[in-house]
Amino acid sequence: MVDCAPQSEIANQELNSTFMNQAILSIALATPLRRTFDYLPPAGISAESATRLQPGARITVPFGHSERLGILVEVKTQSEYPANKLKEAINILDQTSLFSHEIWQLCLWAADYYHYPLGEVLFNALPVMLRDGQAARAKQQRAWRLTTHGKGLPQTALSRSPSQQQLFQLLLTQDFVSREQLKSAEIKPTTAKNLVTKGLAEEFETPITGTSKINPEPETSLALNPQQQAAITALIPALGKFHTFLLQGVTGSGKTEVYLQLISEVLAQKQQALILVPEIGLTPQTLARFEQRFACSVIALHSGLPERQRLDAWLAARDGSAGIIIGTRSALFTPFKSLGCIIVDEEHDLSFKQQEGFRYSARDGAIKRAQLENIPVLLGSATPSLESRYNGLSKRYTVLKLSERAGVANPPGLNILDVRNETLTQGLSQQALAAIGQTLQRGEQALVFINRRGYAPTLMCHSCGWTADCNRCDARMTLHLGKKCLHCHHCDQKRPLPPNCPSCQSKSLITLGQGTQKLEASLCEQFKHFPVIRVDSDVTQSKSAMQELLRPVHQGEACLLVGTQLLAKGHDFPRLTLVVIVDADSGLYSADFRGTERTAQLLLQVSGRAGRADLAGQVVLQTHQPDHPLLLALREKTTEDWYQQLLAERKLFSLPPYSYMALIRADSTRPQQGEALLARLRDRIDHEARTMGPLPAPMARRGGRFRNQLLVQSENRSRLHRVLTEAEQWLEQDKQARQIRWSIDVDPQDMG
DNA sequence: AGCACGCCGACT
DNA sequence: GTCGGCGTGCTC
Repeated sequence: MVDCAPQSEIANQELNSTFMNQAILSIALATPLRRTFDYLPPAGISAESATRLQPGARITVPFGHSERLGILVEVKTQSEYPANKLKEAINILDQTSLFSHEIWQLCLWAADYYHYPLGEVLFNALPVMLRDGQAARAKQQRAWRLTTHGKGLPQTALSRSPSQQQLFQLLLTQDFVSREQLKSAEIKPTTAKNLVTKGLAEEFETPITGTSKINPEPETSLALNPQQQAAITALIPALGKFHTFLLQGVTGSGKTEVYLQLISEVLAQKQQALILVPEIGLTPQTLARFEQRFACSVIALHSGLPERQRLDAWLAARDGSAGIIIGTRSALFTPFKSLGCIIVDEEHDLSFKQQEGFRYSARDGAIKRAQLENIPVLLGSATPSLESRYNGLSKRYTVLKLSERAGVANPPGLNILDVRNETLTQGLSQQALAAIGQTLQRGEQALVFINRRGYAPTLMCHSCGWTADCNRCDARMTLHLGKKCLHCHHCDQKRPLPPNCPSCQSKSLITLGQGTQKLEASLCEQFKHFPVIRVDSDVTQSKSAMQELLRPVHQGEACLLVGTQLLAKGHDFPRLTLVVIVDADSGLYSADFRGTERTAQLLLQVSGRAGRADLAGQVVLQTHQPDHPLLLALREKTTEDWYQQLLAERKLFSLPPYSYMALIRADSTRPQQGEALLARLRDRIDHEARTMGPLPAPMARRGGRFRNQLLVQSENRSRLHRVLTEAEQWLEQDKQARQIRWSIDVDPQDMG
């Protein structure tokens, strides 16, 4: 090395000179192309000042035939791309990065781990308004202030125009007058304009100051039971360093109180808290509970929020004025001035995994973010995922258990009804109907849970056996009586109800099975004197509809709820004492290896709705499989053992969490195209990792497209990762693949 | 993904 | 004779 010193000096000088003369901007764009694009600095920006541009700033660039918004990833001195083909960037939108160091790292990790284009990931992390090129600042309002000339005027000036003088006086007492203030002082805008014309005042834009309501009288903490106290004792010392905790607490055991007291400590240390909740778990009650407790700004982030408010929340978290952010999946990417802890409530919930496009898990992302921020993360659930249980067993996570139900002495009693050979009335047995009747007579509430919306899942011809099938999916169309149509729940296609059989013209069309609508109709009939409230996504479409609908339930009057899993989460119904599960069978056998785990979670969550406060609850579960191991475990209260058994099975078959999986999906309008592509891909990679397929997806045709998938599996995560990188590169360059829609799903949760 | 270019059917 | 169908190819 010593001998070469002179040469390397020359090389260094050359490098330096190029460094001084050239700056290449490496820019990520929201495109499926998995690479960044190189640009020259915009005209008028020297190479030297370009080197001071911050990665994470937005820059507009010419791309193809149009202008696009990109994010600066790196300032380089050299480009792989031919220098004469490089274009100049257009406009630099941000002087500073829109990403904190930690979120930038989180995005890099996610793009890598989920094999998704970096540009798409970065744009995904931003509020839509910033993706659209708007300024990262609070909403501006028009206002007026005095010019120096105006300030020099004596107080008594303008006496000839009373209105102008009124405004002038006002401007002398405060820095500026906003349009709103002008209105409330009943001064006409023309008056302000006249002052401007006279050169006394000027118009300008100023941010609307945050008016987020802060609770002046926060409630005090509740007393903790010994288990809650033990959880808090473990959590508080962990603040300020990375660690994952799993809070496993049965419904009603007071998980929320643990969250609240942890957050209280975080706020006391002048830090902020992030709470992630499932998509439909964020109820106004949950939010209210946080607002009542803390004297800081609590901001909710959910899908129904206007974009302006999302940006405001983003800004408030970033500048530290928001103490607590409660949000769904995408809130993971909210920047914080000083984040103290992350809580993931109902961590097992499927909605934390995005099922489209950028298929990330917000729960796993939260753990990664906590590691990057060097703070603790708390996963909470009554029914933790097997992955989290496994991490608890292997001591990667610290498990905190809450097994006592606060207030209520007894958990709900479970009555497993063997309905084989029973006469069912619209799917309900005599015993179930009797239990509902008794509950209502006592002035209490009952919930009938059925996992099918609509009137009936099948329309059939009694004469020839024709069924109403969707012509774009491998599925039956569901009959909706209200809208008088057939509706496919998989591709959203709607068709009018045929007056007679399209095949044999017979008039005897009959319905098979039942959905929420049919059940609602039949229950209305049988329990005439009580309100029957149906809750499914058909009636919840309008935003506030759910709250409006549930009002009688919260008021505590005797009523009957009929609904889908929409009702399983988040709600607290104090006078609900009976839960009837119409059909537990469909979930007991499933093509997906996670089927029984999911069913167990659902059954436990739904059952958890029964009996809170001072009323004992009861669960009636109808089944044709009374001896199924899961149902036996639920009855014998040995679900923990059953989970252990499930884990043992996963180990035996080398399934997650004992191995790592990815699903490569391909769908096309022609039947064999996707399959052929995946077969070629398999032949390239199957010597490096175990593959299965290509197989048709559980619903092979959906929305007129043929869906195929290739399962890639390995006990070694980095090997799986390497194989996926190879697959990704191959798919990107392959000519056939460009005509086919393909995607990579790392850690798939739903094999459909 | 967009977006343009490019070569074959039913219309003013 | 055109308007427009979506196949193919490219984007620093």
